[in-house]
Amino acid sequence: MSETRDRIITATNELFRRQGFHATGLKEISTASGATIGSIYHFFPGGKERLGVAVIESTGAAYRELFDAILDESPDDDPASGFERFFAAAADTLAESDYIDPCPIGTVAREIANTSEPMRLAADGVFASWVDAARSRLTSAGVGQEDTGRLATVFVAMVEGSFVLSRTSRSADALLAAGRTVGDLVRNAAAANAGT
Amino acid sequence: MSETRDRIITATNELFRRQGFHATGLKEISTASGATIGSIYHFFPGGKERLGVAVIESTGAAYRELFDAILDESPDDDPASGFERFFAAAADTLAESDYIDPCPIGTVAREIANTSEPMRLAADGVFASWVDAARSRLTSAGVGQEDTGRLATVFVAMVEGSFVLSRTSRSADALLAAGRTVGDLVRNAAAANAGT
DNA sequence: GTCTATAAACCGATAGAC
DNA sequence: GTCTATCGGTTTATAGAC
Repeated sequence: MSETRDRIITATNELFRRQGFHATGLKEISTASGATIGSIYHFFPGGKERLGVAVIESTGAAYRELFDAILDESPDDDPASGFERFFAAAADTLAESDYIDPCPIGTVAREIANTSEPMRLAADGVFASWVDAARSRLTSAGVGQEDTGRLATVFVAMVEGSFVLSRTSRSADALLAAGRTVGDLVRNAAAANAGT
Repeated sequence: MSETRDRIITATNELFRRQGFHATGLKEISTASGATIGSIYHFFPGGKERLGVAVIESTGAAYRELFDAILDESPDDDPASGFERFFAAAADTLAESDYIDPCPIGTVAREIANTSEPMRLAADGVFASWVDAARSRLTSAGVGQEDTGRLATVFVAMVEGSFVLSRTSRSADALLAAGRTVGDLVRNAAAANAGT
């Protein structure tokens, strides 16, 4: 689409990752993206809130693709290791980026869940799509239908939760602990179902 | 201690829960607490950052006490159910409060992890103390020493992660899924160790 | 589509009277 | 310990030229 629009979204994404929604000003976005305030309002007539929705949706889609890409690399007989590698990849990204949040959605969601219904709905849609992506992988992995919904939700909660801990402690420990636990959970659920 | 100081901390805590750190102005805190801006700076000479540290520490201690209180109600032969009830209690609080964040620390931590070292360290200390509290309960529950650290970290990550999901979706589902999973994890780890 | 100027409100912080 | 006035800078948003 528009190059300027893309630059605005990319710059805003990075600023949200580092400092969240309310600490990021339009002036700052203008400088970082090389687009003027006028251009921002041209592409996002609803202002900062509308821009926030666009950032949430774009980042949400990108992460869903990344998840699928990582899971695709797993051998068919061991999809649980794909879940584990997702956490390991996040841990690498985090350390390489000076512990900037790998993903702005959780931060922004907590900032605006009670104050902006459009952004809250956008974040809710993204989380639901991630749960969905995880659920189909769990089904392929042989996990019983009665467990896929819960485990998929737990997976997304673990991603968000261990991001907070690892970022705050500036250590990959929480992400790796979460990865190992989720891997075990998936393996055990698949084995339990196979044994039935 | 000082009544005014307490009122400032309580009011700030509630505002942070609803909208986070950067969206909350000192003027708003002044109005909500009934203390003037001058009084805020009298008690917190470091300004908003210092007040943020105090809120994080005070809330962190309160939640640790709540965790211990809930776990104390568990029968000795089933401490895993205490972990599960902690999530159920959080789910009740969330629904009763119109899905305001039960705890401001995760939100604030993500907002300031890269921009305020004093607040980041305060949040890190709180998370570490929660992991510690969980670890001693896991040890009492008979979980092997090689698993207590990882499971305690996973517990705190699950609390933070399912808060985000439940708040964003305005539904208790994620918290309850997390609670059941953590309960199972604790039970299985204790059983595995007993069988060794 | 881009850019500048500007409005009106608010920000955190400080000084100093009481 | 409380309160008010104020500083300099920022905020989101808009109007209108180009």
